[in-house]
Amino acid sequence: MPRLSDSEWQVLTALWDLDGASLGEVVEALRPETGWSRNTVLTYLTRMEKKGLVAIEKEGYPHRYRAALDRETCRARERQSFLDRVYRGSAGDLVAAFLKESPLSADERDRLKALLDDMEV
Amino acid sequence: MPRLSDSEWQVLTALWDLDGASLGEVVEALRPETGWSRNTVLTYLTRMEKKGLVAIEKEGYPHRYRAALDRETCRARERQSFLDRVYRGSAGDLVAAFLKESPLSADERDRLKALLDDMEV
DNA sequence: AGATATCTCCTACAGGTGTAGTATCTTGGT
DNA sequence: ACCAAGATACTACACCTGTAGGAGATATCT
Repeated sequence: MPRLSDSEWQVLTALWDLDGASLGEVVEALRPETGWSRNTVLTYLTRMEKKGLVAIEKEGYPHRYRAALDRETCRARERQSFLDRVYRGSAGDLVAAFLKESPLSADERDRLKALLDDMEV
Repeated sequence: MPRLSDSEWQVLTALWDLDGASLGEVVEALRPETGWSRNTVLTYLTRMEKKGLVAIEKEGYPHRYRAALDRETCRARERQSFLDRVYRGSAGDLVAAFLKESPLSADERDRLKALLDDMEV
């Protein structure tokens, strides 16, 4: 499967936060970020269903829309693609770059250090 | 500017490794990965020039092709977009996810720990 | 039962992307 | 001076993406 576009991520993110929503609810959830018209949202949903990204429950009215893949699965795909494409597979370089430019709280730093220590073994 | 496509990354990566190459050299560099025809490569190069991604030096024959942006600039763009899109800006979560799934050498782990320690202050 | 608000379906259309083919130009070698 | 090999320019075309509009179906309220 090809990478997800920005728009597809926005749709999926809304669906993950909602789970099992009507069109109107999805439109509402997306409005602040995107301002998309109802029909635009519907177009995305139906196109994404064809791609296996969205599941539409067609019993009942209105239909219910949900993401067909969970967030972690999509994130994992995207991580892999990003790592290969941008860092040619070098996770160390990738992580170093994010660390250098991202201000982390002390808690987060401790969590990451703990992770690194666990890899020791 | 919109995100770079996979193909555009492949072209840029070849150009970064070559710097100032003829069409034939670019085609050769890309052949193992992509198998693209000469004309396909030329199409990418000229389209990418229009977008400001490739610089074509047209004095002399054959022309010389090079990336218009350096690798770190492109990586930074892509990191930002990835972080916002996939992790809604949470660098801590992002880094943790990469660490959990990537086997790192002891050297790399030390380097990252040193980075984290430097942030302490 | 009829109006109203939603919802769904079908259609559209411009611009981007993947992937070339053809025709022409330039140059290096004979 | 001419030809072959590589380079460049122009054109093509199908599919994807962003962004809807219009028409008809369905439920809700009175």
